[in-house]
Amino acid sequence: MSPCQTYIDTLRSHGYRITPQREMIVEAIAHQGDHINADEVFAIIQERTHSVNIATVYRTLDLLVEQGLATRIDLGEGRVIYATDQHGTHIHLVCRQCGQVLDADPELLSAFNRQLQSDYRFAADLQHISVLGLCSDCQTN
Amino acid sequence: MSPCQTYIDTLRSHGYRITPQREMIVEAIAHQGDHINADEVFAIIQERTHSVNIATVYRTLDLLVEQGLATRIDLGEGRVIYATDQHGTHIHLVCRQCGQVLDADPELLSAFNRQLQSDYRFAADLQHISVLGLCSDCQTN
DNA sequence: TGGTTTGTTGCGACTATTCGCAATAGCAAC
DNA sequence: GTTGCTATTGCGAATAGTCGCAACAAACCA
Repeated sequence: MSPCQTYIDTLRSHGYRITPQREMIVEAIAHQGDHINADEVFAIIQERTHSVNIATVYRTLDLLVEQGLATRIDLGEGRVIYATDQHGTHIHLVCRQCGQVLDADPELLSAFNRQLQSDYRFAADLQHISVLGLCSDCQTN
Repeated sequence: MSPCQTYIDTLRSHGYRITPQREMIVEAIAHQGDHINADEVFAIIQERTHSVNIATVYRTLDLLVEQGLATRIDLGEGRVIYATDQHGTHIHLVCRQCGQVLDADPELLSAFNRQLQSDYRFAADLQHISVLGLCSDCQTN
């Protein structure tokens, strides 16, 4: 079964209605192997039809995140991207200079995560974490 | 010397012109011990005069950050706050449910920071970090 | 297949923030 | 104190994203 179909079925089984708009949005985000932002999803769909509103794209992406089928990653500086749950968890290192996004091993934060829970009783959602800084290229320049 | 005056002098010595608008914005952010957002700065100034534009507030806050006199903290979900450099560094734990912001010891991330530099050659700017999750109250509810 | 319910959509309005541009006003030199 | 240069401002327009609401259409039932 294609991943799209799994998402659609999950939505349906949770009582959500399956509309052509939702199908196209799910398809766009699932076929995109990597991260994607709302505008890119909208652009992909526009190639096929103009009958989907940008507000619907935002609403559907929110729904997918809410249902745990996708992740919203806030890169800071107003940049927000989405990825399906197929896309493994990792830390996003965002270069403040060139905008490049590096992926780092999420294991690096497991000790930090445990301490937040024990010292502050805070359950950190580290799927959503992104770290601003300078990449190696921009450090040398 | 008051902290405001230090900021003003630093700006002047870097060749920036000192306008009444800038003085009022610096005063607002410096007298506010804690974090503050652009709207709150604007509101404080509006109590005194209506002759400062919100665009100027944003521009001046950006300038202060650029000059290293203040920090912009992106809490995610569109929430951005500012603090002067007097406000010590710490990690911001943002509750996804109730919106509360807890401050955590920045030391918790020093090992992580070293590893980012050695493994990925990435110079993380941990002054800007904020972590989304659930506070203890919202976990029990 | 047709009717009913109500979740979803598109639209237009609204938010916060940014941007271009002409007018204004710091500040240095005289 | 005047003058001139140009950084800074206010304004209005543009941007991305959100929201309320009336119209529409999935999904279920007969």
